[in-house]
Amino acid sequence: MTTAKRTSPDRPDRLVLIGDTAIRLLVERGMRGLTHRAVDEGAGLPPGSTSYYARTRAALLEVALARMTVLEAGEFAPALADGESPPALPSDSAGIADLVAAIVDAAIRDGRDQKIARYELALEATRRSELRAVYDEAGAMFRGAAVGMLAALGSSAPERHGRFLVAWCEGVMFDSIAGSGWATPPSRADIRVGVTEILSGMLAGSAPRPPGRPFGNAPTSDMGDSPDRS
Amino acid sequence: MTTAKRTSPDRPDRLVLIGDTAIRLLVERGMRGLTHRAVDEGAGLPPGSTSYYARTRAALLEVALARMTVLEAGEFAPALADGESPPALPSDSAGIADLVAAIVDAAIRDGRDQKIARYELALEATRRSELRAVYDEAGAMFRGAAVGMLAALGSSAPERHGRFLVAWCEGVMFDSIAGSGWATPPSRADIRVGVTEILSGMLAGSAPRPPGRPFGNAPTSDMGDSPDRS
DNA sequence: GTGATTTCTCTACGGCTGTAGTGGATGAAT
DNA sequence: ATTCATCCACTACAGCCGTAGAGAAATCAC
Repeated sequence: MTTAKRTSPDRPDRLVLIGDTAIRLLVERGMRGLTHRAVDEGAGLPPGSTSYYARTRAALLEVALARMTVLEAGEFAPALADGESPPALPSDSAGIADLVAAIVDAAIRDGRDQKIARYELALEATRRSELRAVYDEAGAMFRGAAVGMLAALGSSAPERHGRFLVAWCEGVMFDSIAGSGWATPPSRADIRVGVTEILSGMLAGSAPRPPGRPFGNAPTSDMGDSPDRS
Repeated sequence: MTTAKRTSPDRPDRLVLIGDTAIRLLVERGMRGLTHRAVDEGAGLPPGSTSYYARTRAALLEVALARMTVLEAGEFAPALADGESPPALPSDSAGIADLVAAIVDAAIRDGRDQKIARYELALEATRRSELRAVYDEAGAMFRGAAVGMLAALGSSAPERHGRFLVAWCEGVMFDSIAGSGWATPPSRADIRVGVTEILSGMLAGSAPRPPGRPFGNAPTSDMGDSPDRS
């Protein structure tokens, strides 16, 4: 409006602004509402800007997904350690339950918009292989952390257990955000109990706590046997 | 094309055809690909037909969702009983694990398209309250069955347990269909083990098998304490 | 200063979208 | 047989879409 200051002295990387606005539009209006012109308007940029920075629609989606990957990585860290070094994953059941409950609870309560945008892009990645690659990369990080924690707990099948624990979290989040459970999201305490129950079911029958073994991957190759779908 | 036969002697309810085509388009091209004209073309209907049966876009989405609810109800029954009366839910852990594994495995293997369309509509229901109502109704049925089974197993908190079991299933399905686990979906055997582990974790500490108690809801009111979000 | 080069703004265009209205064919009622 | 009501095929229209390109502005090299 008004004077349209040129040369933008404070320039927080136009692409970041475009990515943030694209994510917001994805949440508020869905895939049909994410258009070049809508991003221009929503971000207060001169008309045509988005069309310049992301010439095609596929490029625009990639900008949005890249931005979201950065955002998610940034909010994963603080939930993990309140001020310590990043790789401090807990290695006891109670600590893991606390961590997982904190992450899921935060996602349901404060991260609703982010999750909706993520689901929207996951669905789109079903049809666009360029997006699929970026999406899978982010997911692998998350799952890797879970597998590591399960292995530290002495799981007999950390790959499967880690994957299913993450799947449970995703299911709870989806149900509470976009599914039929949106009206009555579980409390953080409920989530914690749920995690504890899952872990106890997974670890029943294995050594409850292999004493002097802070970390490490079990050598058994569980899961990942079906290389591709028919 | 050709002669455009009028009066349609075989008329399998135009709305069914439109609904099926809408679902297919949702899967193949996403929300942006679902348009009145695309349905006409995809269903082989004369141009303008979809626009007549579903005057607005919202109406078109409702037709699609209604059709999908019917389809899901129809495929839920056969997985439940191969030829018996419908209300025969299993009431022992092994039977439940078999049933749940069968449903999830079928959804991942053969029901991929249906699930993608469902996710697409779930996201849209985030923004359209008319869809939300229909969507929630279908979800409540599913969850009710799970709660009933958990209660029959002697769960101390069937509401929470049923909900979390369904959430786990949804998570596994989403991950294997639209998430980062699409390339290596779990085998049916893996799923079965996962269900068994979850159930054992949930039932640990309660009477392992209350002998003569075929069914019934626990009187304790678990979950559902948070009436609405902020 | 002056010219070259990059960075961005603005506009144009063909195509597709949602939606409403018009008029013809169909079948029922009289 | 004629009239009427219903159902449906078709067309029109205004608006928005993705994308490309022309040209202004800013930056930089000298």
